[in-house]
Amino acid sequence: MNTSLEEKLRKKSIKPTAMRLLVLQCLMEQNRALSLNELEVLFENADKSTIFRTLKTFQENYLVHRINDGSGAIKYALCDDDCICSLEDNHIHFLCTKCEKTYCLKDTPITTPNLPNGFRANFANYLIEGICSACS
Amino acid sequence: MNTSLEEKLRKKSIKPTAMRLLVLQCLMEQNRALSLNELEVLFENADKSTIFRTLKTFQENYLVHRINDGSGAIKYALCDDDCICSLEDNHIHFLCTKCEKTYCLKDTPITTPNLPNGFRANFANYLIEGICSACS
DNA sequence: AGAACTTTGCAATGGCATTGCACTCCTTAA
DNA sequence: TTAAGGAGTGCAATGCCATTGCAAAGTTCT
Repeated sequence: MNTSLEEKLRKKSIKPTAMRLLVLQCLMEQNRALSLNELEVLFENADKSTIFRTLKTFQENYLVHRINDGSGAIKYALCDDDCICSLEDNHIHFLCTKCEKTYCLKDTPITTPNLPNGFRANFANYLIEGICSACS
Repeated sequence: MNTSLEEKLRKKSIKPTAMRLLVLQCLMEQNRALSLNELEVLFENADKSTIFRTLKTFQENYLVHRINDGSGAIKYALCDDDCICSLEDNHIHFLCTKCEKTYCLKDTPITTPNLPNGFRANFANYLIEGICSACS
């Protein structure tokens, strides 16, 4: 049906199934990071493990990245088109402590600091907690 | 016995008990962030919940801060003396993906970026994963 | 249509944080 | 000195979330 969604999956070598298209569409519409539980609620008739495996597939193919925002549940957000989830692709995430929503701040790049001698960085997760624009 | 440890607790209004002194001593010696499980192993004869509550007490009195390093287990590290765990006290944490140890990089301050309009920061957690100096 | 593979649903399982309850220990007031 | 009350501890659950084994359903290919 929605050719652009299918195309997005195919570009990442993911076979488009009904479930996958729905999850992808949902992630695009929400434009923020969603937890497995949030998706489970949105798709009441789908099983948790199916959604979990869908997200796992997405992640393995660099379609989404996992975000640990300390809320207890891992959240998932869409990657940029050419993302390979390397250090350069890492960006700041913002967790609103009021509405519990997590946003990717892709326009706010992470400045990687100088590390002490002998320390090498492979991955960065910069989380900021506070109040989002909708809640303030 | 160890007056300086007791003093450290009293300064933070924590009544020094045997368990608390042991946990504090351990955190000072290790000089890194420890998980509940790691402490449990070190103090085999102490109960998990006791250590948990010890750490909770420490945290409530700004003696330790909790670190979510994405390893699945929360880790605990000593605060600086005058820490009140505010945004200014936040610092970078480094998780070595080889030895799984987490370090506070207190000498590497977090530069808080400009946030989009309407976003206000209260807390920052900047985690870097990579290889530590001991493992590289 | 049938074989092989993929995806999905259901029902565990496991790890970790957290808590209720009872027991012990310590302090305090009579 | 002793009784009472509070704080600290240990044990045994509980709950939440991620993850997985297995079988059923769907898909693809011949």
